[in-house]
Amino acid sequence: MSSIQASRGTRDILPDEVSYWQRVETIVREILVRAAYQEIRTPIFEQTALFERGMGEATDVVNKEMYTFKDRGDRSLTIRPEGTAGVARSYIEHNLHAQGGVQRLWYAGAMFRYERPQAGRQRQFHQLGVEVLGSGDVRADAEAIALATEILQTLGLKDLRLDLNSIGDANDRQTYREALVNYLTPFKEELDADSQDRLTRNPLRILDSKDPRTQTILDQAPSILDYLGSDSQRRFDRVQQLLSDLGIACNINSRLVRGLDYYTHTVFEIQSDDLGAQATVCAGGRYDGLVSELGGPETPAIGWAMGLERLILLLQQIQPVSPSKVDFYVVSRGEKAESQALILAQLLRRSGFTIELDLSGSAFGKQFKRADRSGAVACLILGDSEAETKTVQLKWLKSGEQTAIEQSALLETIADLRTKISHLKDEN
RNA sequence: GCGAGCGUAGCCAAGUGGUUAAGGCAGUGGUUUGUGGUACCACCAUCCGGGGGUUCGAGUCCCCUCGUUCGCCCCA
Repeated sequence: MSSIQASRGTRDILPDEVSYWQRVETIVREILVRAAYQEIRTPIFEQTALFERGMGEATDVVNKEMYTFKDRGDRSLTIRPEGTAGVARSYIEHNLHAQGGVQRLWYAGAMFRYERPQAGRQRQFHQLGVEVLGSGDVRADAEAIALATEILQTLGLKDLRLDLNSIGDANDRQTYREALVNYLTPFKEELDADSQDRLTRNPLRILDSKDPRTQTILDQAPSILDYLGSDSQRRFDRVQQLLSDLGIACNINSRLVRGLDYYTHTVFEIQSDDLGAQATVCAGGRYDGLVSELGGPETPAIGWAMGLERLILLLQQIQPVSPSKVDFYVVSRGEKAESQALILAQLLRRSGFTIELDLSGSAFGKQFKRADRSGAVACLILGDSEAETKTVQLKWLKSGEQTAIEQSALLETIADLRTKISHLKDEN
């Protein structure tokens, strides 16, 4: 094949699939608006330093997955690999903190990571995220998590697991880190190769190793939850209590750690068993240190991101596509009739009907075939004789029943039939 | 970045060295040039992701490459 194809790890979302995306977008917008979240749109590319500082220079995303390039002014830019850093940057740059109170923001858009494509993982993918900036209240944690579960539940997704953990503050993590390293060092030779390497580099990440032998060793390892300071512990207890009050079931997973450096205290992940290896649909947590790290004021914050491709993968497993239906399919033949049909179509569209005008110019028989396939409820037919008498034939496709209507009276006659149309539409 | 599998028309798919590349769905045309959904008929891959090689002969074997799938790493 010599023609150009979509780049590796990117793909087209064709009309059949777009209806899923639209459904998600509609539901998301409704739920977030009701919770007083405001949409924010930040640039697709940012200065490379933003992501390096925000996500942590030691993370894999920063080290090997970013699309980084120099522009003509020799600036190092990076196409965003995630959304939080850009939102935090914007929050600082526009002094949104000076507006007082809590900023509840959401975004949705394409993110880019140079990774090996796999089911549920692409180089260009889409995330929906929320960021609550300026509140350290545990209710912010609970509210954010509740919104995520609300969205997933409203979309009809079942069998999702919410894992919750606290990774404490920096001090808690430091003491825990030492304890973990002390415990693991004697077992060093028995750990998988990656974990051995992480023992010095990033020991906390050993906790979510998938290697069974490493997991066995970890069974007896100290738990981060035993190393939380009293403040951290109180926070964690409160979050659990609030979630329980909201009727949200969660599973405490003391081995849950997140990949990006900015997380503190609450971390969580929502997973599905129906996605293969890339099981995480939504993940997030508190990041009280990020805004100050990026040069802003001390700002407590919590947020999460959802992978929309993964979400839609799940949606497709439970629901068939609902093709958008046409109210009237307009069939016409003959120069005069065809131009009248065009005018009538526009007239009807203005009063809110969905109209598909047949443009093929082929025989009536062919046009009716297409009318069927369009899923239209009824046909409007204009031929030479209709053009002469300024009438139009209205034919209900299911019953075959057909009547003639004056073109001038079409709008009011059809308006009366609105309920019949919506009824027939629902039937299919 | 590492390991393994796969790649035949818009979609699904047979084919396992012998040459005209099954079949189904979809599509197009017709039976029916002013009336569809059913039925019947016809058409619809000079070509098997791309390139190179082995062979008298390759979709079928080998190599490279691209893409994809599953897993690792990582992550949403």
